[in-house]
Amino acid sequence: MNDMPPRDFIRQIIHDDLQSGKHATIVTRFPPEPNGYLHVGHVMSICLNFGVTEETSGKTFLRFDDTNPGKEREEFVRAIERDVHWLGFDWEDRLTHASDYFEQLYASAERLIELGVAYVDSLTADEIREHRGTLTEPGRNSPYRDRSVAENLDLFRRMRKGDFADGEHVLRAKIDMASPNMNLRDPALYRIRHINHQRTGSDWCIYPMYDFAHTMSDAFEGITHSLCTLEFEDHRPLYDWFLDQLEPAHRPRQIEFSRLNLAYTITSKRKLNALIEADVVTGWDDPRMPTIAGMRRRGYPAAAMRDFVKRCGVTKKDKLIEMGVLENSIREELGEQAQRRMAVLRPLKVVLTNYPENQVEMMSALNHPNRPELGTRELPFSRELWIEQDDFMEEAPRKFFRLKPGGEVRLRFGYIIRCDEVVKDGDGQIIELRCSYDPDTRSGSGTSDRKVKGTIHWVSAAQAVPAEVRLYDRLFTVPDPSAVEDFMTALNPDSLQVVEAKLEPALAEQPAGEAVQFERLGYFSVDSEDHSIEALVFNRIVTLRDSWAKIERQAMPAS
RNA sequence: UGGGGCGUAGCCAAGCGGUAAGGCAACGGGUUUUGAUCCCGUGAUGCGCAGGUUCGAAUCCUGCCGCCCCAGCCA
Repeated sequence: MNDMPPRDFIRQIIHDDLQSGKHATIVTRFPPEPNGYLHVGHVMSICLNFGVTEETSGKTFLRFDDTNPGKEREEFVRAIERDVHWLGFDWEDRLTHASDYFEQLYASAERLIELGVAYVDSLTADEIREHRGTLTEPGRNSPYRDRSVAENLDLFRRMRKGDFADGEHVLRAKIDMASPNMNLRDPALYRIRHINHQRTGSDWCIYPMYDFAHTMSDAFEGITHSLCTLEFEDHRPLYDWFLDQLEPAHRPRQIEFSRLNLAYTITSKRKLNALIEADVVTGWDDPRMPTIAGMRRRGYPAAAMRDFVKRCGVTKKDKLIEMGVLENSIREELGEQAQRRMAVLRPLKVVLTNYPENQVEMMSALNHPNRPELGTRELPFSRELWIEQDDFMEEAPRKFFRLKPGGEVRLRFGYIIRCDEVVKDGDGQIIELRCSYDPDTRSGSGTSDRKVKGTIHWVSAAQAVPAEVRLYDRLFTVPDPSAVEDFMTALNPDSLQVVEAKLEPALAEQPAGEAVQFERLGYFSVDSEDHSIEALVFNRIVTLRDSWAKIERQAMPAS
């Protein structure tokens, strides 16, 4: 199989179970409820469940936990399927729904009644809550707890037939109202809901609760290891109780791990939805959203997401991962894969006074500095160019080795130029730089070995292609927005900046879904929704590491 | 003040009685026509705290402290 030592405690358990012969093949499942979009936290679960079977030639089910009609929608199941596929995993023919098992689940429930360990309770929801007790006080038995098997069976069958209204009765497990574990104080198994289900229509008016449906679905599918997050840890005794009572052919084992929390983000579906409702973002796939759909639209590579969760590890400790880890995974992947192009985000006009008017030279530019096999492209060079406003400083510090009055800088893949004159408008704003170029310094010509400290990017003005470029930043200003009273107050007002950029011509044909590096700026990709040949729209995936920004920050500790 | 978990560097994380891996970040230095990439180097006499067992403890025992989860007919 594989000789690599297990990476985490779950793989350790699986390895041991394979070694001991307890299981010949591993079977896991990823069981989302289709009531929202998948987010970073789910990426961890998906990679774990599918990863573990990929490594051991096992099988993984994609099972929709659709036991609560009304909250679940078809839109979400399609989005979830797309997200799991995009991440690079395949469930083949193992796409299931908890609703596929409604009939078997019902039969199991009757069995529980026959065994005398389940009963129909006729208390109201409020009364049940009152009877449950508190964390420190035991609960009290329901007056309906000792109904006979026959009466329970009759009532339950009539519940199914639709003889009762919502909330009139509920099927409960008969365990222990005094258990210190609240989950064992006669948990509800079935509730009446006269509502159509997205898949079973009006076939049912009673629906199973999570604990029951999930445990038995695992058993029906022959799941060997049921991996879930920490908050279900004290549901495990209940999970095992169902298995003990019903003794299914397969006995799955539930193992819990801690969820992955990303700093400066929230993953609560309720809060994510609130952001959409408040128009803070444009939807579930807004590039600032921590949803898989949002990250995909932003341009994050699936390979980077997988690498990211791998670096985070699988443990039982609560974690809040720094953004830097995610960004590192993205940069590492894109640094290797993305071709390089030039684009100017905040243009400043440069006129080369000694360059012939109307002349256009084609400069050869490497598509990837470390991968010559990716070839070159031609860049038009002319008398009027755009450079980045940030690459010029009228009063520059010693360490600033870009363009300054009287200073020289290399234009990447072009010539070395010198700034001779700064042109300003009536308000003192710099509107143009008049420079001269050194004809002996053409890139690659070898006619000059002159060196200058700085190299900046540029785009020839006449051939420049205009584009809208969306610059994203973190959505929140605090590391753990979920800990803030009103998370809306922690929003970053500058999470999106839109600029009108000037691109080199080749960028007009940038294929969708393929990230590109704008040299010296970062990684970008075409927006899957708003981009068109007529109106180019790019999203910034992530900036490049910027040690100059760090130097500036240290120089002026304020702001 | 019931029950269940978790505490190793700023953030993650190995470690499974034999003397603290690795990654990210940070900080120094080198290469560089991207202040990118790449390459070198730097961090715990210390593993939540206090005792104990042992020749030897992050690993075993006891006690304490801190943080997270649980009182849906949600998942």
